[in-house]
This record gives sequence, structure tokens and C-alpha cells, in this order.
Amino acid sequence: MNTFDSQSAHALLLQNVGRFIELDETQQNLYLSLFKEKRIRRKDFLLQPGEITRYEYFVVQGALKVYTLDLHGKPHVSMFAIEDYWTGDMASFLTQQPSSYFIEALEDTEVLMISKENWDRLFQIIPAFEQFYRNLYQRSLVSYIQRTNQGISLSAEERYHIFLKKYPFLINRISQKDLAAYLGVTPEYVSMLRNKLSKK
Amino acid sequence: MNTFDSQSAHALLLQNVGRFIELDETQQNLYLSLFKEKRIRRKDFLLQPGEITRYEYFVVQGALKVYTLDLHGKPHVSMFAIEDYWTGDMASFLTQQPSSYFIEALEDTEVLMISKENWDRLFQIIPAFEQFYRNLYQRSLVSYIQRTNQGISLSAEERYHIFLKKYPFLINRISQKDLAAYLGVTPEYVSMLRNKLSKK
DNA sequence: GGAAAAAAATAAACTAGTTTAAGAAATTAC
DNA sequence: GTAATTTCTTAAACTAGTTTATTTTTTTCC
Repeated sequence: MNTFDSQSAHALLLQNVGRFIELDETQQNLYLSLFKEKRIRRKDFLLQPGEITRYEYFVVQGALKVYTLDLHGKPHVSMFAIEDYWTGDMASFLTQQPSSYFIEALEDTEVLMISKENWDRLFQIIPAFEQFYRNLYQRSLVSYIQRTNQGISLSAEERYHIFLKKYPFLINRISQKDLAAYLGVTPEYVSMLRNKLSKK
Repeated sequence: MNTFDSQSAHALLLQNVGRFIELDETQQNLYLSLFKEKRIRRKDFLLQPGEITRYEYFVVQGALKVYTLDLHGKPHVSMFAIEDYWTGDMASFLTQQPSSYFIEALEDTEVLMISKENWDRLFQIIPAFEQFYRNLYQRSLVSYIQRTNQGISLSAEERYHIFLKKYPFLINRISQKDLAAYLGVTPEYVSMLRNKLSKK
């Protein structure tokens, strides 16, 4: 695992925010100063059930999976996050109630993390960030709603095809087991689907 | 259908907001002035797919169901709203993109509705409302996430029992068909579940 | 670089929930 | 108040996805 490259991490974060709002150099430096850096190794956790999450995470390098265990102990993956993605447990972050999610590194991973207090500080100094933040939030809410609707209205096979189309860059980085836990089926069934698809 | 009783509608709305923030009389009157009244008859719609929703709705009297049709044309109910409930299509309201939901009255229904512009006006004049609004929002997000997790991890039978326990007051007001569309199963299956339960 | 562990494939028996269809009960509408 | 429509029940055949178990392939780790 390499050392954390602050410079390129910061460049990625600024590029991310730059897609929504324009900042001068002073503002950029303020923004960057509000984040902490963190590195975690493959199979380690950023968050575990029962913990109250204080941060939102921006992935600089690596890959994370966010998942919960159901009553039967089976994992359900709610999202994968790679470079340039924001992640976290919105419900626990917002309500400051214990999380029911694991956030686990699939590879050695580097994140930049920011607390609620630092967001609030930022909003006071640079109000334009409220717009950025609301946008971030709304987009994740909307994609959450869409994913839920897919889970409701599509078969596992249809969801598998949509995943392949929408996230082709993820397939090489996640296991079939984790993909199954994301699609909501057994790994055996994914195996069968993949096999069926390759025969066409 | 009775005439809209503005006075008790307003009383209910003030009682609702009063559970979160304290307002003096001037503030109460400002708040009330930002709502429009609307009555719709059973089987009529507050919103239909393709429309961009401009309002959020507070139910004063009656009952609504919020649902969408899947690719096979089957309805999936995402929520029921009765007196003292807020409802709407958050995704369309936020993004100003066409909705994919129906909001249909199950009974003759009276609502108070407020636009995004009026919320913004309110935030400027009485900042305490930002807190109330964020709270409203966060609560609905959290319950949305919980419901999704239930759909993922519980059997239809378990979801049926949870529904009975959590919303006993709704059972007499909705059809078995709509309950089935909420639980994500066929009406026939709900019929079987009910029968099975009553034999215990 | 090879042993141990984890992941993936295959296949057969199984189950939760669907589909179809037909009759009984309850609501609605004039 | 009764005819028409909708809702609910029951039951049997069916299907998408699960479970279990065994084998093969890939990855991990010292």
C-alpha cells in the first residue's frame, strides 16, 4: 500500500466540487482544510453496525462496499463506491442514531472525510456550498429511489443486465458474491445468469 | 362531500408544525398564508406520471395512496397518507423532472399544499423553519430507507405482520388489493396470509 | 512457488409467491 | 332497492429464485 498522495487526493476532490460550483483559490484551500485523510486496508471497515457515523466519505483511491445483514444473516449490498464517489450512511449521519451498515474496503482504500460540523462551518463561510451539498444529497436520494423501484419492478436477470450496462467499470473490481448481494440473489443464481448470457 | 373547513384544517396544520417548533401568532399566520387548499374526490388524482409536481401536500381529511406502475403494468404502492401526514413525490419535487407516480384519493380528500417557492420564502423570513423542513425530510428519508430494507430482508408474511402492527388504523381504510400492492405481493396471496393468520 | 483458503460452477431437490380461473361477498351507482 | 361492478376467497398448476452438496478454478498468503 502506497503512502497517501495528498496532492492528487486534493486535486480529485477539487475536480469533483468544480463540476458544480466555481471556487477561487482561498475558497479551495478552506474546503480542503476541512477534510481529514484516512487509509484503510482491504477487509477493514470504515463503519460497522451500532456505531454512529460522524463523517461522509469521498473515495480518492480504492473501492468500498456498503452493506447490511438481514435477519437471516445474509448480506445486502446497498452500494459500491470507487474513486470520485461520495459514500457513507446518510440515515445515521443525519439522525446521529446507530448505523446498521458495514462500510468495508474491497481494496486498500484512501478516503477524505468530512464531519457535519465542518459542513456547517463551510455553509456559513461560503453559502454556495449549501447548493452543492443539497445537490449531492438530492442526487443520492434520487438514485436510491430509482434503485428501489428497480428492485420492485424488475427480475433479477433484468437487474443484472442493467448493472452490466450502467457500471461496466465495476465488474472487474467486485466479486460475484458481492454482485449477488447487490442484486439481491444468491451467488449461484448469478453464476447461472452469467452462464446463460455467455451462451447467447 | 362536505365543504372544506378552513379553520380546522389550519388548526391541524399548526398542531403538526407545533410539535417541532414554537411560533407566535404572526408567524403562524404567515405559515398558513403560504398554503393553498385543495379538495379531490375519491379516485381522482393529485399527481400522475409525466407531470412535474410543484407542491408538497399535507392531508387534512381523507386518504391518499402513492403508487407507480412497473414494466408489467402492476401497481406498487409506496405509501398511504391520511390526516396529519405529509406526502408528495420528493424526487420530482426536488429535481423538477417528470414524476413516475400516481397520487390518488382513496376517499374524498382535503389537502393543504405548498410550493417550493413558498418554502424558500418562509426560510428567509423565519429561519427556524429550515430546521423543521430538514427534519420532515430526514424523517421521510429514514422511513424510506427502513421500508426498503424491510422489502429486502423480510418475507411477505413478516412484512404483513409488521404492517398490521405499525398501521392498525389503516387496515379499515384501504382495500386488500392496495395492501397487496404495498406489500409487493398479489391480492390472492394476502388473502391466503389473512386466512392463515385467522386460523391460528 | 506451493499449500491453504476463498470463490465460482454445476446440478438436483425444494419453496415462496404467482397465475389462472371460477364462485361468493361486498360496494357502488342509478 | 336492485343490477352492475368490484373485491375477496379458494384451489391447483406453475415459475423464479433458493438450498444444499460436490467439484473445479482462482486468489491469498507466508
